[in-house]
Amino acid sequence: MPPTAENRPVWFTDPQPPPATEPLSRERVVAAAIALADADARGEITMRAVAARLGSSTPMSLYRYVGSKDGLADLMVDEVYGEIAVPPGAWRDALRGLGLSAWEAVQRHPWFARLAFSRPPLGPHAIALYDAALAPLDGLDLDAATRMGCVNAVLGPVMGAGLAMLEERAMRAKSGLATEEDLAEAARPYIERIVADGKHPHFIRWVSDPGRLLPGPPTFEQTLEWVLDGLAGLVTPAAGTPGEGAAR
Amino acid sequence: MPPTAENRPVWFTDPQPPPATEPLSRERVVAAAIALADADARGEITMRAVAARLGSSTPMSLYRYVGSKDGLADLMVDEVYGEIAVPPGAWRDALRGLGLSAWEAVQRHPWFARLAFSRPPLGPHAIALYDAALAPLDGLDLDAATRMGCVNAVLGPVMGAGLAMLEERAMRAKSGLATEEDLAEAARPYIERIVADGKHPHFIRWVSDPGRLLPGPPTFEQTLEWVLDGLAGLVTPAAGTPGEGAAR
DNA sequence: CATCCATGGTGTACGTTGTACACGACGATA
DNA sequence: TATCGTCGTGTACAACGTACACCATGGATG
Repeated sequence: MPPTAENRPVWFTDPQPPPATEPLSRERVVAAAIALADADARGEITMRAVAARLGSSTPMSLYRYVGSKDGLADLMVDEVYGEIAVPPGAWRDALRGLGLSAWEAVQRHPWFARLAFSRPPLGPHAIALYDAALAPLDGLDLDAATRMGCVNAVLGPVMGAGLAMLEERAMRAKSGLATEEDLAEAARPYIERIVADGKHPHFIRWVSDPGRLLPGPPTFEQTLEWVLDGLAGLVTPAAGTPGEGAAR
Repeated sequence: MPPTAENRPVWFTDPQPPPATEPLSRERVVAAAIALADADARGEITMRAVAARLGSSTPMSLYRYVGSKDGLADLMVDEVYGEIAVPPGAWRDALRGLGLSAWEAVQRHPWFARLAFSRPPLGPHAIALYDAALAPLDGLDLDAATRMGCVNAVLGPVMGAGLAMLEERAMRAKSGLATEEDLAEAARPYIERIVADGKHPHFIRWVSDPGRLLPGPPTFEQTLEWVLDGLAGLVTPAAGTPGEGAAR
């Protein structure tokens, strides 16, 4: 006689929380969301997936700690801002270190490039980072807009390179193609039609070159150096006229 | 006696298509989607909204012309690629023109910066544009990866600036804040807490400056010029040693 | 000791999204 | 006149974010 709802003893009806999971917390929710976003090729998460990873049966558990999915994204972004550091030193070394540190963080968390560009950097770690990045510019006789412009000129290429990385990862995952050869094979029908078409000879010359997929130059580090060169012209406007701005 | 389903004459039961809309087409679908994305602060669209704009009562009408929402995005992106032009001339003038033309297109269609970074540029307009951008680099003794790197080095800042523009538009729309003063007012609670905290003096010095919201420098045009300066070092490696790569 | 209430996790449910599928209207063709 | 390809519609479903009511528990309070 199998146990029914009536005769079943409490050991069956009261199965007590299976693995006695440790309690939820804002930190655990954010950490789980970051881990999932890191693992996902497109860097996207789902409240249900985050809840499942934490052993919760319903996404509603999370809302006691984060308010909304957007709020969770704010917290994730600020967490990564906390992984970025500005080394001490003169402005050029400091900003180069900022760029390289941010680039490393973006390589660990490609989704950061997408999310950080979609919200104001007002979290505690973000503000601390901007404070550290503005510090070496403070004695240079630059107005406020220019100081912040210097920082953003360094972070801009970082985010751009991160978005490109995210795109490549997503495309690779969607098509299930691991090697460069597989990827080139998948794009072949498109390419061949263009080659057969005969127009666009310069594009054809590019796709026909087997070395076209090599990383660079210009690498990210080189672009960053160019930006720093340009900023040097702002910081010490010796060559041009002092008040010279951009065209527009 | 009001007309019922049985006795009602055909003038009631057969109300014929109200305004006799012109037939759908792939061009009309793409144009409607672009118009909606231009109007939306976040640059996002909905298949239902596109269908409604075309006078259709169901989103399924569109799927006879576009395959999927992602496919529609591909078409939208390629349409904007068609608005970008490369002027004739030497490589530096050509690439500067490319950057400025792309920047104008991104200002018209901020969503382009987000979508173009999320897919390979394989549409006909995109390929024609890349062909035109590669053309002035073809006689310069650069390998294929470097030639494409030059083009992307120009387009990168364009997309970065576009994403920043998109973010500002979205934030402004979400908070319903029109003027700079309103915006500053909304951010005040955050800011004041930080100021009261006392840490982050350089950040405080920045937020306390009324001129911090002025556009620049560095403006987009100035950043573009820096990139072109950097590219000039690649194209004619007279100053440094020829084989010099990036730091890393 | 009985009661209350704050805290934290659950279950159900709703509106919105993309889109699969079957159907109906209609002009061209056989 | 019968058939068929083209075009648009209506219904339906799964997945998403999240509002709301509910229950379990454990310490504070009478």
